[in-house]
Amino acid sequence: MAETGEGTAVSAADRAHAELRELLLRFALLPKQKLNEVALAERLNTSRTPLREALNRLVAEGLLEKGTRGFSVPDLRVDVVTDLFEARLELECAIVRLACERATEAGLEALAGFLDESIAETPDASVDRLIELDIGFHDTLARLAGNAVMRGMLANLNDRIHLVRWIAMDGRRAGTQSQHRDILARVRARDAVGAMALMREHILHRNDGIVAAIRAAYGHVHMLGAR
Amino acid sequence: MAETGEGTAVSAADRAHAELRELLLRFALLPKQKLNEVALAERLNTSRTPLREALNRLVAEGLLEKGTRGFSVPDLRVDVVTDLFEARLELECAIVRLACERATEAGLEALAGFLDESIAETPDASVDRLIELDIGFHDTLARLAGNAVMRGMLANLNDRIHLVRWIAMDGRRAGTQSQHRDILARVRARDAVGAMALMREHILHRNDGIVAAIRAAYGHVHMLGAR
DNA sequence: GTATTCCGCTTTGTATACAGAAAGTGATGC
DNA sequence: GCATCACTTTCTGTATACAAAGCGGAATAC
Repeated sequence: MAETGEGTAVSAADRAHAELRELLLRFALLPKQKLNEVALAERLNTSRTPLREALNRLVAEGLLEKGTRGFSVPDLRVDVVTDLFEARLELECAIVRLACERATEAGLEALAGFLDESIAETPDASVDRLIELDIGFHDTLARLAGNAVMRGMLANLNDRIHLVRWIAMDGRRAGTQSQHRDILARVRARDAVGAMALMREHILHRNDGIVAAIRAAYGHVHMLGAR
Repeated sequence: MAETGEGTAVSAADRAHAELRELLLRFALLPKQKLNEVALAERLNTSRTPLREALNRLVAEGLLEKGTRGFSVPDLRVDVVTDLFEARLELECAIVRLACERATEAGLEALAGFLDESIAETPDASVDRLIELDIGFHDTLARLAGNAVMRGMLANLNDRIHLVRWIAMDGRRAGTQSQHRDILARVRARDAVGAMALMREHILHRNDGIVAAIRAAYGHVHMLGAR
């Protein structure tokens, strides 16, 4: 068991899990790629046992798949991605509605501050940073909605759509933060119906051209693969 | 790798996962119980390695928790259970709305048949069977809604609330199937608003007295523990 | 009698070994 | 040149070994 600086022990399996997740979110592991445990264990500087424990967790989280033998990165299938985005839409609408009911004024004030910073940062931000800011806004809304389970479900969906979202965000820098601002205004007004409509528009706007985004994602990962 | 009769290999880890899940759903593993891997491996007739792989999956699925050392069954905490039921409510409402849009006539016809059988069976059914029928109805709706991701999310929530649901169902045999009938009628009429309102009523009806159900669940598991 | 310490045993996280399955490679036949 | 086969190597699922951490009981001190 490795020790962190704060005296909290982090197991090798936990570390492998976190590092694998990073590899997935950075597209260092590509769709349909079959994972080689020996190489991966070496890469992550651990033995196969904690690595396999981490791989099993990621399978349960939907980030990896398990065949009869071995683990692999899921293919980018249109039907699955479509389902993921739709699930996200439904969950986000529920979350924003609950946030209208439950968010504290202090919480909304802090979110407005975050939004100001996001807007200031957007013109020069990398795509990774844009996504971070996007997720930050939505995750804060989820926290303000006061349902930890739903917040966790949203986080999982975010991981699973990360690549497609990255591509879509790259192609479309404009508008996200102003849409966030509009949504926040509705939440502050405790206008659930309005907030949900804007959230739906915001996410459907993103959903447009999922097939195109997936095709672009394939182009992107093939480019990565050629690296 | 064990062979099933149909030539599909089932790994020891897969088997352990399924058996552990069964133990959890049957309350053979109790809230807050610390798991002993050696005893459990012996009980499941496997070695610790595939057992730990299964345990890790169950942690990722929210059915178990992992401390700095070892695995345990989550405590029945009111806030978590409340969140789980609320998440289920939101998800089920989204599902029933999508089912209104997407369900085929044949699919709805089959569900009506299932409902007839469920109603016929209810007076003499065990609680386990009642829950199976309840879950069967909702899962079929989820299938008819045509979003596999959301169906999977619902299945996971169902696992996580199983014990509390069991208690609540035991205390309240009446009304479920007639409520299912009403919901199905709204879906057949493609009345999303009506269907969602009934679904909300159906689940909130269940949610009433979650604290009481959790207390009763504790009584139940203490009785089990004394076995 | 109670609190503390020590020691032996057990448990857990991880590394390594092993066996079977799968993949790769080279030789042979057509 | 291509297909097939046999052999070798590699990979994967699992069992086992090992070291560290934790627990429980006995001994000791007050």
